[in-house]
Amino acid sequence: MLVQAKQASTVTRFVFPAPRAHAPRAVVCKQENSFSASLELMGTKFPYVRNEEIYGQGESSEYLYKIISGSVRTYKLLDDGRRQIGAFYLPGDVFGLESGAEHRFSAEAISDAVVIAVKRSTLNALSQSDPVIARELWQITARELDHVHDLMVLLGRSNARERVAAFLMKMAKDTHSAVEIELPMSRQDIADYLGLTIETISRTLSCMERDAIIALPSSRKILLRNRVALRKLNS
Amino acid sequence: MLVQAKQASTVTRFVFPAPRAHAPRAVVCKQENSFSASLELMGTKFPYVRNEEIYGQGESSEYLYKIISGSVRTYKLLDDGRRQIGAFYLPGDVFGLESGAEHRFSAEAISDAVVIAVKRSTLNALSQSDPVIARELWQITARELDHVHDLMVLLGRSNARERVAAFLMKMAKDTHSAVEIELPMSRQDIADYLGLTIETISRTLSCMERDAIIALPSSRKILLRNRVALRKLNS
DNA sequence: CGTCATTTTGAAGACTGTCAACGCGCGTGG
DNA sequence: CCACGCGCGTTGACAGTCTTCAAAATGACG
Repeated sequence: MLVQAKQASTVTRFVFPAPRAHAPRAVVCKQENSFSASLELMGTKFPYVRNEEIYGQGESSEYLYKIISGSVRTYKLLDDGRRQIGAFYLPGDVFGLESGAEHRFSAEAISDAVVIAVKRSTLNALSQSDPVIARELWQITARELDHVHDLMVLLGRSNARERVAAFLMKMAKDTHSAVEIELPMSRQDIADYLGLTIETISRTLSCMERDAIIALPSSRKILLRNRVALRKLNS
Repeated sequence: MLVQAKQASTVTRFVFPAPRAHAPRAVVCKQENSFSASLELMGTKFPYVRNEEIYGQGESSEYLYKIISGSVRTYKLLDDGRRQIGAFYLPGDVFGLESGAEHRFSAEAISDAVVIAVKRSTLNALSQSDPVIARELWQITARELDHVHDLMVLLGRSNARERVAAFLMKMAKDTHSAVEIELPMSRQDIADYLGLTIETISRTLSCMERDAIIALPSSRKILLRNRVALRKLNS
């Protein structure tokens, strides 16, 4: 089924996306509080190329990650190749915080990305003495839970149109853009996130364009033209 | 296929390891640690009748709950009546811990139930000074996250048979029963949990009974007759 | 024993998946 | 410079799974 397009054939592993990495996009990061900021001081920067694995399902979870640039997907693979993406992470987001000793999801760079990795042992030690740190760690997990709860309703009780609409609204919010969304991920990623197929994603987007709800100037760029209609698809 | 057929022919109907069925198995409750135990001392017991609301979507989340007896469902309602159940909670389980100030789910008693309610303000205060409490609160949230992650894969990437199989395996584990499962919830609850309809639930169960994977002595009681086949439906 | 809720079963239909073909953009190399 | 291949996305036709609508069976309870 899902052919895993592991084009890790891009042999340029570990190449720094140097020139464009910190482009002055003046992006307002979502979770910018003192804790999130201090993570950057505690950790080490690591660059990843497109589709490179950051950690794998089953590996011990030693680090907490914060994205500096690029984007990341976490996912779970079923043994027959089916894939469910748990979340997309954008610059400023924190990921990799799981309860157990092992990762229950894998994480990959969607595009070339730079992340800061902080040792969990360090954080655990800090949280022992500092309730603020402990609370922050908890809050990150709790926000994650909120997100998955929303996705759950989507996957369990929504049709294709509603799922895509919800995805677009969320992306607009996450990228702080009013009308123009730049998608870092492929149609396959969106499909595996929304529990659909690429064909359904493509068809639904085309249909929304015909209905003048969105515009598709290119496959990775989407313009929201009728937010009211989009919101009406959410509940 | 082969396995199912073979087992079917060797099965003696309804024979199960009688001597140890309800033997004093020293039932170990799931979350029975000192923290969970101390919750009972901090809180107050409340009884709820079947289908009574414990809290509602949007209400401020003032309490953390632990189930003494009975069972509870949490769910989200869409405005057109569609319902997604987030989780079922059994005796010993803790629920109601959400990150924000407001509940994003509603909670109801499935059957008559007794729960202990602990003020969140109390817990928050305690966790400020006691890192162990803080960690426990975090762990409860993290376990919740793990569960929802599993459900997410189910809802996004599994067919009806796989969903029902996963549900049965989970219920068997949660109720600490090897072969006989007593369901506290209705078909409608199961359907709204698995993102299906009652008809599909019923049909799938009937089909599994025909395949000698389970037996249905009554609608609320299910016997697991072929765990291998069930497990094969999980991935 | 009758009533009501719940569950099961059946038949038809809708939505999404599957399979296949085509288009598009882009880098490579003749 | 342009043909070609490749990855990705789009579109179409058809099939399959699950839902919907309807009705019969089962079971709990007065």
